[in-house]
Amino acid sequence: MKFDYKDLLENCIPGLSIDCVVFGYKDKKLHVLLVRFIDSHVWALPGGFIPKDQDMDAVANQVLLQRTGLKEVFLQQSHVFSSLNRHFDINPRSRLVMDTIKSTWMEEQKEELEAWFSQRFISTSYMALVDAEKVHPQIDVLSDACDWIPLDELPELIIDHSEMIHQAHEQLRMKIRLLPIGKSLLPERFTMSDLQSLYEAILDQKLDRGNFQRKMIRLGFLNRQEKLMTGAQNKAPYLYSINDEAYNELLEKGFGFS
Amino acid sequence: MKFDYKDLLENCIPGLSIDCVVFGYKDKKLHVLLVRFIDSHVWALPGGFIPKDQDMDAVANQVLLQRTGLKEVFLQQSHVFSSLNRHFDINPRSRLVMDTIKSTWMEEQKEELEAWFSQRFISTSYMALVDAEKVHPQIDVLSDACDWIPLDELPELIIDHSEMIHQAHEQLRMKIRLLPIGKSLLPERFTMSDLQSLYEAILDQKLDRGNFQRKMIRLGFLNRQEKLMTGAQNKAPYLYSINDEAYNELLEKGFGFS
DNA sequence: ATGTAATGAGTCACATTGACACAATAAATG
DNA sequence: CATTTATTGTGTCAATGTGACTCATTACAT
Repeated sequence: MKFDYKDLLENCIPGLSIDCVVFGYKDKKLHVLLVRFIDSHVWALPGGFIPKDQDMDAVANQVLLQRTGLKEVFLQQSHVFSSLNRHFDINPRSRLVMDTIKSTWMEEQKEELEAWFSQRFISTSYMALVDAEKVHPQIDVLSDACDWIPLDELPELIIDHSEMIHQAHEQLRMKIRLLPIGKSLLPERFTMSDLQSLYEAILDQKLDRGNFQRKMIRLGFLNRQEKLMTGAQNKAPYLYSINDEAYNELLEKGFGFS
Repeated sequence: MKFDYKDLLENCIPGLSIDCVVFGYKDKKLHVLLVRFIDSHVWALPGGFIPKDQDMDAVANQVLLQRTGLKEVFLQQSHVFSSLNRHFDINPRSRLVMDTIKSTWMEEQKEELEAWFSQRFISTSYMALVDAEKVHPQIDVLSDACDWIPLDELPELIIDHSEMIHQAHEQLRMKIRLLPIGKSLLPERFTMSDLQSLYEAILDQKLDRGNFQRKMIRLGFLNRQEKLMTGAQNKAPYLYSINDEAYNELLEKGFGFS
């Protein structure tokens, strides 16, 4: 199928893009939202180009909205990737993707688009934390899949996208030691072991159950709710929700987690 | 005076720049390296444009080398600023700077340069930490001053450069709580109260002398050297230097400072 | 009624922290 | 040379936080 790339050619800044590392928490594991290009079946981070009349945060928010349907989530800039080999001609995998994209070009825009896509792309990665349950991943015209992939089962990705993911994960790991980042990754109400599993998934280390509980309770940003009856043959855990006021206060002053 | 902007027009990416927030430590205060434009006398961060054949880290390193003479210092990406009003026509101050720049244009490049400079610039800020004693600030053709300015005496800066500084300072404050960042800001040998004053300058809070000393010693990255005889009427303090091996180990695993 | 599995809470030794106190010492003073 | 002054190195102590445990509780299965 052919598309009209008029908007891209006229209104977007050439050589610049953003990519979103969207973290979600599912099945006791950290996941990343990835898209798969049609035909080539190569996986990549969801991304976008920068219209001349938008700032990059707005673009990132829009990409996130398109792919997840979510607004107003934790989303922040992570890192700019500008290495000289950031272009589609770098290896067979990205050339495959390029072929896919080329197949959608109309004859009369071919030359311009060729110029547009052949240069190095400087891309800013964004890190987002979302509640995986609330997301219904959306494909688009260039992708035939958009799915949550566990961090430890990442496929080969295009260009430096796996580096982007690792960098964002590292950043998340640093941040969670000073701030209770967890909020945006969890549903409204969750159990203490949900919270602990999340921390373990992010930090990639086991934590002591009792001590974790004590520490989180003492930080004072949790409201204890009713118990959760799962039907399992064990004591029912309490559900907790986040006391936004206390949570935001902690966000401001930090606390130190180790 | 007129300059040939051929290199800029042909080899640099339009609409992209970097700016360096160079922190130095002097007279018990954190300082930032600023440049002052000729004629307009408006202050700004030292910055540069991105040649098509260089990545941004290389450019930042080069700007730092030009302005300070230093290589291989602590230098890392801080944040991308892409707001829609990042152009020279935003206020009287930046228009003044633009006039200065325009006065150096040759007639035959005027049109092209006009296009180049009239668009929004997306700029990535870099944070550098250097030993202020080792730096001999360098002016260039567009600047008639390049000086260390204390963080609490910043002049009005161009566009959003003061926001860049505050953002980098905040980032530094977070980092120093997990990592012994101090190294690159201090000379080879320093006293404990030098180190403490540096931390106090960065964190903007008083720390207890005895506890600070104990904590730093226990972290184990300091080598105690001979005493420093200042000639002052007090007990001579020991000099310390950094044990690079232990220091780098700490950098990798972090430690938590509060 | 009894067993099972996971949870909430408690204990205890130990390390770290914050707020002090106090002795040591390089130079100035008389 | 004894004394004073300013600053430094080290020590103490109570309060708090941490890691590694134990133990009673409880929702459900048998």
